[in-house]
Amino acid sequence: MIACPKCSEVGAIMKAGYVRNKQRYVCKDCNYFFTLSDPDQTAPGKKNRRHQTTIIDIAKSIGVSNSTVSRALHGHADISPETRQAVLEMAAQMDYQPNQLAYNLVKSRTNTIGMIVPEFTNSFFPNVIIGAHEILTEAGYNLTIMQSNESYQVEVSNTRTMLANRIDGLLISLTQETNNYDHLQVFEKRGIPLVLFNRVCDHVEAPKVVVNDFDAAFTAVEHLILNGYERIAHLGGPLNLLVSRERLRGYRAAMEKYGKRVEENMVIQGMFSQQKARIYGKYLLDLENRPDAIFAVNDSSAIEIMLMALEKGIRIPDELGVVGFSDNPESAYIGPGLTTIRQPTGEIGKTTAQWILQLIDSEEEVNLPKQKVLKTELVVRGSSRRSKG
Amino acid sequence: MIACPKCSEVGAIMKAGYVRNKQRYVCKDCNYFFTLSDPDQTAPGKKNRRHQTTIIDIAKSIGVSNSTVSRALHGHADISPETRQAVLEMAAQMDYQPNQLAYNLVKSRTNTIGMIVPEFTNSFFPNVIIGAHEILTEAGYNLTIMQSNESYQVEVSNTRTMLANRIDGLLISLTQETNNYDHLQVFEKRGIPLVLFNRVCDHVEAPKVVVNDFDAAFTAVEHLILNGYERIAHLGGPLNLLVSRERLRGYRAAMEKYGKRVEENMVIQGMFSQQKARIYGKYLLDLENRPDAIFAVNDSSAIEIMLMALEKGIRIPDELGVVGFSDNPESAYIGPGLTTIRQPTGEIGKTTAQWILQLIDSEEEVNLPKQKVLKTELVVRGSSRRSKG
DNA sequence: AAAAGTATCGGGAACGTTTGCGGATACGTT
DNA sequence: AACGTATCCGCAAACGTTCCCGATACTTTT
Repeated sequence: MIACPKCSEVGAIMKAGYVRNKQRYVCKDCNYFFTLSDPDQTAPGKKNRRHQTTIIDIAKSIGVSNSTVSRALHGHADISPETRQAVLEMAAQMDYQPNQLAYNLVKSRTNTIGMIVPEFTNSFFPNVIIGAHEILTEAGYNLTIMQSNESYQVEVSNTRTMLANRIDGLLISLTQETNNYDHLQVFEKRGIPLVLFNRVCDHVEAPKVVVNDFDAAFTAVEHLILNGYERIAHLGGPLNLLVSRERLRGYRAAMEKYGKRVEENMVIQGMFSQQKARIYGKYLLDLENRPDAIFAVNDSSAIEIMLMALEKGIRIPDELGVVGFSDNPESAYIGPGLTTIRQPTGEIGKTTAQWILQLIDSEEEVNLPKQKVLKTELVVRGSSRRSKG
Repeated sequence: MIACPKCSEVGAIMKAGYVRNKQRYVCKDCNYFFTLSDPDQTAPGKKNRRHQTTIIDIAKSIGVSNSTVSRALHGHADISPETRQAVLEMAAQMDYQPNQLAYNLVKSRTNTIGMIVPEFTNSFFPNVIIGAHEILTEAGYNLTIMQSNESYQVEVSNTRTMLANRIDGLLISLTQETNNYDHLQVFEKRGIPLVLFNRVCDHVEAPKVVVNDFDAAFTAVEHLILNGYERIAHLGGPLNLLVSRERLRGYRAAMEKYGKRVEENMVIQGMFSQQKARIYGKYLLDLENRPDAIFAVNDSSAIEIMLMALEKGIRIPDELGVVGFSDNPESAYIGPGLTTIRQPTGEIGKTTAQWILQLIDSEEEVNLPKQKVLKTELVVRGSSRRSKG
């Protein structure tokens, strides 16, 4: 027979439906509803899960309160040297590791900066990461890196995750697909600092770290012109990205300055991908009146074109001049070396990181969103150095 | 006059010192000590800090309990369609973002995998990251990446941070300095899954993902021998790393098989750094009886040596054969292409990630620590293809 | 109509910290 | 005695979730 847990009555117990597939009873005497707990649940396994020592464990061990332990561990005042010593010793002995999750929850901060980059394959972003990483670790921050893989969808999903994980700030370089910026506006609304770098956009009120793309492109094209190239093609990036537009502007400005006609069928704006580079490269080289030089938006595209030209027996730099952008490691080694624009990758990372730290420290101060422009450098190698004439 | 907050007595109140610069009183009647709370503290500024909408806010807005909201948001049963709908709508309207920190705390899991790599500069680790990233995101996990910068101290610090942040599993490739493994044992003790890759070690009971370094080295050296090289030097990595030892073994085995004498002054074990490579390279090339081929532990060292040789006017591959390891991007493009060992970097990442997911799912099952060995491939290029004779 | 079953919801503990505020004691000074 | 000061420590409320137990109202069966 079943006894009522409340009035201990035995006779007046009746079934009263099910709850979560367990029989439910009611005692008609005291009108108390109840279910029977599984006896196999009361097995000796007290705490099945591996227990991590907590502040409370330490407190119990040496007979103080957990506030005291917390304060002792953090070197607060109001704790006697003896108590502090005892706490520290016990913590070491019990192999205490603080639970950052609990800390984060109560402090509403994570000491973590998020970083979203579109890709890892080129050397550019890894180098930016190294720079940012150095500054952030120095300041006691962690860096969580995600890659959007050049996909807008993934980028949005990444920002959501970052948001849910309550990062203290976000560093982001946009994908080539990104046209909508709602997912970034959220950070403004939430008051979470945000810094864009390299692949930036307008329409979002946040600091931006970029390089002087216009000048760089201008210099590159000017360099080609001064080396006697006339009909210079441009293989650019997607136009929704500011970098692409700036580089295009630089290209046009240089052409105009030196009175070169821009042949619009030799200006192509494409996606950043090896496959696309190959397609556009083939198109350019197969033109019946093909260009005598190409300024490409990045080194991998430039190299792709160089290889195709060499295959076709087109001599570089004599018959075709090539300039890339970014100075990838392989660019120095390919024969003839690829002339390119070196970007201060480490500096970009450092600057971005420093800026977000400032924003975090400046406690809601209304920092006018500004833009930092870092300087690039033209690295002249064989691919564009034509013996004059 | 001041009244006792406890007995409301007015006459028996006396001053009783200060606490935190505030006047303290005692009621002689009930012996109750107290201070007066500042009236200016009750200012209208309710919540100064920016408030993120929580589950509780939603609950209040539509008049249900937070348990209901939680269940509705997670698509649990026991919630009527109408309520669920109302909750979802209100959540969207209030722009609710779940607080992952609170979730993590209560669930004791973070859905985050940590990854510690020694460096970013070579293309190897970025590619491994790409592979691991793909698997992990697919499985709904985040990836937090840290770099130890080839420093043991930083590596230890990184593991501590990972531990404090309660990652669900760790993927790690050791630094070249790492000789002590206590910081990894902690993960075993805590029951946190751990997988080592590439730079692995013995002395730690965890799965390891490596490549067939011995075979690869053997094949590389054999290839040199078959191309007519006789006196082959080896520029290896630090011997505390298993990779270095395996590659050295492979080198020796190949030399022995073909009856070539290993000249011990031409076997150098150094650190992974460009500077060291330059020093050792100079040493090797300046030997009065210099080697006619070099098998290097990685491509950057190999390339460094190639450049030095070219400067000295040593012809490659005729006077000096060179084989590297890893197939960096630049290796395909340098002078005569660099013969090297291609590692399945993406596969390494994927395998490592898959394994840690298995460990997490397998709930404390005693998986015997095993080792997975992935296959490499010899990529023959110009630096070792000598016209026989 | 009583008994049994179903569907839907709420209360509240737990997760491990931090921290504001008050309590207790000890000792010195009027 | 009465009061002042300093030092050290504890209580308990957050932080935002999840989830175990129920509780309530209604429908269906006996």
